[in-house]
Formats: sequence, C-alpha cells, structure tokens
Amino acid sequence: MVVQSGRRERKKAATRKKIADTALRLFLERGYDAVGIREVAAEADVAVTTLFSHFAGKEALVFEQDEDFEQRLTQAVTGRAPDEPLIPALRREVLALVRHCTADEAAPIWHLIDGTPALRKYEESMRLRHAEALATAIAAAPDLPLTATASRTIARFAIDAYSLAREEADPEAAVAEIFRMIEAAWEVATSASESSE
Amino acid sequence: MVVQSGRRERKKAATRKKIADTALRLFLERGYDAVGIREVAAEADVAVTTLFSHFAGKEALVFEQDEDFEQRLTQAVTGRAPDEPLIPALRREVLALVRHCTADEAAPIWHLIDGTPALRKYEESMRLRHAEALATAIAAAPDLPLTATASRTIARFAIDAYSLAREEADPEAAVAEIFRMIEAAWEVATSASESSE
DNA sequence: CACCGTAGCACTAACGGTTAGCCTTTTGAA
DNA sequence: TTCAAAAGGCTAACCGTTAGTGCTACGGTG
Repeated sequence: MVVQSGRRERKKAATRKKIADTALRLFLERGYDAVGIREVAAEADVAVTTLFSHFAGKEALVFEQDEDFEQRLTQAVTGRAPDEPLIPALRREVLALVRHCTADEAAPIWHLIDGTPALRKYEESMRLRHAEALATAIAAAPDLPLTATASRTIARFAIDAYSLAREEADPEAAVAEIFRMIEAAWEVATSASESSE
Repeated sequence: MVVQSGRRERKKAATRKKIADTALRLFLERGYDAVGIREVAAEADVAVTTLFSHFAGKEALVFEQDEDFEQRLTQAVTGRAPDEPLIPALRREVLALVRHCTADEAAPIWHLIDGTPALRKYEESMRLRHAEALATAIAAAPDLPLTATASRTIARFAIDAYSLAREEADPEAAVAEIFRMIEAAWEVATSASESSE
C-alpha cells in the first residue's frame, strides 16, 4: 500500500481547488455556457487534459460536494443511533441538506444551476446515483424489515423530498409535509412485510 | 391556420420515420456509442442538419414515444371517470406503461438503453419532465384537496413507481407494492389538507 | 392557371466538450 | 542516488451540435 505522504496529495488538491474556484468564478461572472473549458483551463493555468484528469466533465466543476452529499445520506442511515427509527433520521439529514443549499451564501450557485439546463440535467442524474447509494444503505441495515423494492422506493422518495423541497417557497415546511407522506408509505411497507413472513 | 393537406406532411413523417428506423437499426447492430450522427444521416440518406431538424439530439432518436408517454399519464388523471379516485387510475396507467416497456418486443431497445449511460441520463430527465406535467395535471384536478407540494410529490412518486418497477424482476408485483405505499402517502396528504382548512 | 411564400432539406464550416497519444517534470521510496 | 509512478503538458483529433446560406417543391391565393 503506497501511502501518499504529504506534498503530492496537497499539490493535487491545490490544483483541483484552483481549477474549481476559477471555473466557478468565471461561470458566475459570465454564465456557464459563455465560458469554455479551454478558457477555464487557461485562467487556472493548467492544460485542458489536466482539468479533465481532475473532473469527469464540465458539469462536475460546479458540483464539488457531490460525494459529501452522498456520504451524508448513507451515513444518516448506517450511522444513526441503535434505536433511532429510519425515517426521522432521514428527515433530519434531508432537512439539513435542504437548509445547506437554500442558505444565502449558496444562492448564486443554485441560481446558476437552475438557469442552466445542462446543469439541471446533471444534477438529476446525480440524484439518481444518490438514491441508489441510499437504497443500498437502507437495504443493508439489519434492523429494517424491508423488501428490496421497498428499500429502493423509500430511498427515491427521500431524494424526491430533497429535490422538491429545494424548489418550494418554504423549503422546511415542504420537507415536513413530504416526510409525513413518506412516513405513511414506510409504515405500510414495514407492516406488510412483517405480516407476510 | 394552414392545414398541411397531405403530401408535405406525409413526406416529412416518412423522412422522420426513416431516420428513426435507420438509427435504431444501427444502434442495435453495433451499439449506441459506436454509431455516429454523420453515419446515421448518411445511411438514412439525409443531411445531418435535416436529422437535427427532426430530432432534438442524438438521444431523442431512441425515445420516440416520449410525448405519448406524457400524454397517457396526464390523461389518466384528467380523463378518468368522474367518481374514480386518483391513485387507482394512476396505478392502472403506470402498470400499463410498465407492461408496455417490459414486453418481449421492446426488450432489445431497453437493453440498449440500460447499457448506455448517455441514454439512461436522457431518460432520467425525460421522467422529470413527465413528473412535472403530471404534477400540473394533478394540481389542476378540481376534485382533489391537495396542496401544490403534495401534488408534485404524488407525481414524483408515481414516476418513481414506473422507473423502479421497470427494473425489478417482477415488474407487476413491484407496481402493486409501490402503489400500496403511494396510497398511504396519498391518504395522509388528503386527510391533512382536509382537516387544516 | 400562374405566382409566391414557406417548409423541408442540403451543404459547408465551424464551435465546444472530450479523449488519445506521447512527452516532461516532479515526487516518494528503495 | 536511482527509479517507477504520478501529475501535468502539448498536439491533434473525434463527435455532437449549430449557424449561415441557398435551393427546391409544395400548397394556398389571386
């Protein structure tokens, strides 16, 4: 196992951050579509190929928190207190995520995303990935009497809650309202699975 | 209003169909990524620009039934019998759609889609559009005591049901299972809205 | 019937994201 | 010190997509 001790990792992270910061700045200044990859690379003083070795595509420049997001969701399931039921734990995390991205400081970024079809599309497929990761985490929880289908369903619903609430006038109220519905769905799913086996 | 009487319309439809058929044939033969737009156009004996005047993008060549799909969903809501409740009507339509695309004849196409990330991504954003159209239809139904948020939520859940069921081993059972959950969510949403107003 | 507006289509050329191939420099470890 | 691998760079191309331009045939109107 080769442990990268220090400098290399730091330099790589610095390059990555420089690219992302530069890109975000240019995008916010002049719009996503009006800024080309070659321009971002030039401004960040790296080669185009270097940029693509750090980011899978142009859209990924805007969604850096991608993995954070996914980890927070799965950990809300796998890392909850032993006796805490699933749905409240999920609601807490979704609420935190919604708050995080409706905060004033994040507003310009989300305005950029909402106004750019390519970015909206990318975010949609990101959410799908997150839903799948979440479904796996839910299905793997030993204390939950859920079918595979029900696990996937609850995961989708939770991601829907995030996605819908983010766009509502009162995001926190929307989270509460949608999770009331998810809770009901959850109860039906668990009671059905218990009684049939 | 200029009614295109006959020949022009037929020629246009013929060109469109020829392009779509050619594209699908080539994609199925050699894979989506291995076939370029220029090649499809050449094989269909049209110019590249003509191809793009009929289809919004390469992915759209594979999803011809797009508008059908959306219309069937919204009509399941707006066109149901006056006394039929929403959820059973939705379930019926979703089940029909799932059956339609898990039929044997459709198998090669869905195999192609499932094996091509670009097409999966495209389908995801299609579904989102359909969910929004469905949400509008649900919100517009005069007999439903739903908040705007609840309408959007039910619409998303219904689309999730389609999307999830399509990939399950037993699609019809999955539709039944998921719609049991949606029904529970629905009841919570309606009862809350009735009691609070 | 002749005429004209327009829809459909073609062609060229380019733009922008992305990748392959190959080379140089830096870095960590033996 | 030496070496393998990682990081970065340069060039050139591929591919989807679009703008610009013009031609042709169709369908409605005088």
